[in-house]
Amino acid sequence: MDNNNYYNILLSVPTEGVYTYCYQGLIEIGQRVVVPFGKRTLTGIVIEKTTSQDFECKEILMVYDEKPLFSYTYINFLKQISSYYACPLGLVLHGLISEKLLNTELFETEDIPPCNQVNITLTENQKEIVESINIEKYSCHLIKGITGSGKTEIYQEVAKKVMAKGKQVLYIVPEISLTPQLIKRMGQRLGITPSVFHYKLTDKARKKNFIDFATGKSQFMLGARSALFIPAKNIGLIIVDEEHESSYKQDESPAYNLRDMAVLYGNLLNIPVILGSATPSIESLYNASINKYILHQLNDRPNSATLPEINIIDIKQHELIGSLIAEPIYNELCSVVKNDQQAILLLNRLGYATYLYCQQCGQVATCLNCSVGLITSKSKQKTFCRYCDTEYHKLTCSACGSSLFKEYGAGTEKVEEFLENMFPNKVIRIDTQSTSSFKTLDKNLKKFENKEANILIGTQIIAKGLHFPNVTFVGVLGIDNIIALPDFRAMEKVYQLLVQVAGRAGREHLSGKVFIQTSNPETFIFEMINNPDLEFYNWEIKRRKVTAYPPFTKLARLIFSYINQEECYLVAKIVYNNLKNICSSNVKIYSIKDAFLSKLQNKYRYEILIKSTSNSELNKTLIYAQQTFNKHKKGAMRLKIDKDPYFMM
DNA sequence: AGCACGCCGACT
DNA sequence: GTCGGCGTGCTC
Repeated sequence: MDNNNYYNILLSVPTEGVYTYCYQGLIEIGQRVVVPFGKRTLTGIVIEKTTSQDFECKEILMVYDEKPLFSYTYINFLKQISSYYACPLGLVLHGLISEKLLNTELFETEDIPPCNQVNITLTENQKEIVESINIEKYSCHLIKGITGSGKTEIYQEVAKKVMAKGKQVLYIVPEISLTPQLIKRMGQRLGITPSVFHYKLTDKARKKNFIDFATGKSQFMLGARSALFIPAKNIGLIIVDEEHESSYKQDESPAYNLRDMAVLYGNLLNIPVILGSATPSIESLYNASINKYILHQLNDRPNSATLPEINIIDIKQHELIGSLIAEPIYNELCSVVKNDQQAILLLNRLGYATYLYCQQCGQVATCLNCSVGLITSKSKQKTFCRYCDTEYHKLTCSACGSSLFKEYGAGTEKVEEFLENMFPNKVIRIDTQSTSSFKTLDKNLKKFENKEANILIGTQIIAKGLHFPNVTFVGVLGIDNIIALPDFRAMEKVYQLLVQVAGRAGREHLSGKVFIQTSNPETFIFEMINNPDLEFYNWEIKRRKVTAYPPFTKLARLIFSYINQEECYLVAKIVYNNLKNICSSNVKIYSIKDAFLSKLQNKYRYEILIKSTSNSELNKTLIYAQQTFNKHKKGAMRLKIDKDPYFMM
């Protein structure tokens, strides 16, 4: 007679992830256990009790915790992520909590030091919003307000109310804005030291903060998107700042959108969720319009500074100083430096030269591993691929064998060099090249904040949730690149970028100016910029409806990749034909095309776009695609399913 | 993800 | 001859 109990254990491995083990004693759902897995010993989560199997089960080695660490709600949350993103449950857990973090022992941690509290007073508008948020049950609030309009104070006030009830608060921001200054400010307003969570923490600190939030020792967690998946003890509020941010979309499976997962989790836990942004996403504004979210508007800046006017500069009408910067922008920079004020220049191009071509035959130099042009870095003395980072020391033309190349195009580094010549020691550059570590980013930000430089040049990284209180002028150089993107969200992205950037100018009693240089000044989007608020939304939502794009339809993308181009296409074709045969009438399968980067790190890539008005029909299609793929795939061939893709390229 | 197995190239 | 390269397959 078999007196074993059988349990399904979820492991943090990139497979289906659920395996059956046996144990003599009883274990509760949500408890962690240690099990043998092949030659390894792993920590897993008990997710179901089951019965004896028709194969020999291995035995659970030990029960890790006295009490369940993961709640039923949490396990349900994982299952819903798995089914929504058509991603195996093991791969879901693997993408959210690594084995290393999952096996964290819940040891006694040091006490969290208190923090001196700074009191804040709310405006009437803010008070009304705070009071309208019922902290006892689920509702999703979208707070729309420009930078400096007082969203943060609302978050803090609601957070205090929730913490006063003994519950925990999770505040999520984009990785880049998680600066020491933000952590400090937040602590002072709340009177407690926040726990933090982001990928740059050391393993030790990450484990400590995980334990503190999981055991309830920490009441307030300030984290990047991964913080949502810490199994908090008693969470009562989730805040997602900058909800429109593209960096909330995870690239690898599960390719989740943090904002959507926060709303889902809040719903499952029956607790309030607050989303905030100066430029909410079209999806969120739409959700507010159909009463899924509750919209709150903060219209004023509390201090007297006015919003800057945005000026469109037609580069055909002006001299380009240094072949880079339109004269009106250059003149503004001169006056900023002369008056010792501060300016930001935005250019979404990395490096020095942004493309190279052969002097003999005109062929553009491309990466041998990726279908993309090479760029150069002058400071690092290299020519390289921005996708695979391969360096090219002796570059020869693939067409004619010549080794003479001409450099074209301007990245942030070239603009920096030019400005540094014009205004010595007045310029700082911030981009992913200059900012390999958190420390250098912080150092450069501090330098600018301390007014050690007048001009900050950077990529979009500087437009994302960073705080520059003294800036009076913003110049945008590379907007034409974004407008030209083959992406149904291009206009939304341009609009958000411009409004965000305008919000960087003219804060704290100084009024500011924003100049945008473009060769397409008649583009419709520019007419929207100076009449903010709902006009753009109304225009864009109409367009989405007519063209049947989200939020009126659901999209998913299949990306096939493999080292052999023909075999990759062949399998994609098989999947495509199968989908065509089985899909229901409200699922549209677009034909196979080269992915935006048709070759990446020596792997050829094909994609199939799928569109549907029905989420469940779309998901059925995705599951079927995965099954068909598994049946026909060769070797290391990969299929990535990207539900609700953010970058359409 | 790991870890083993297995099938080819180049080394004492 | 065998050491080790990584392509392939499996883990209850």
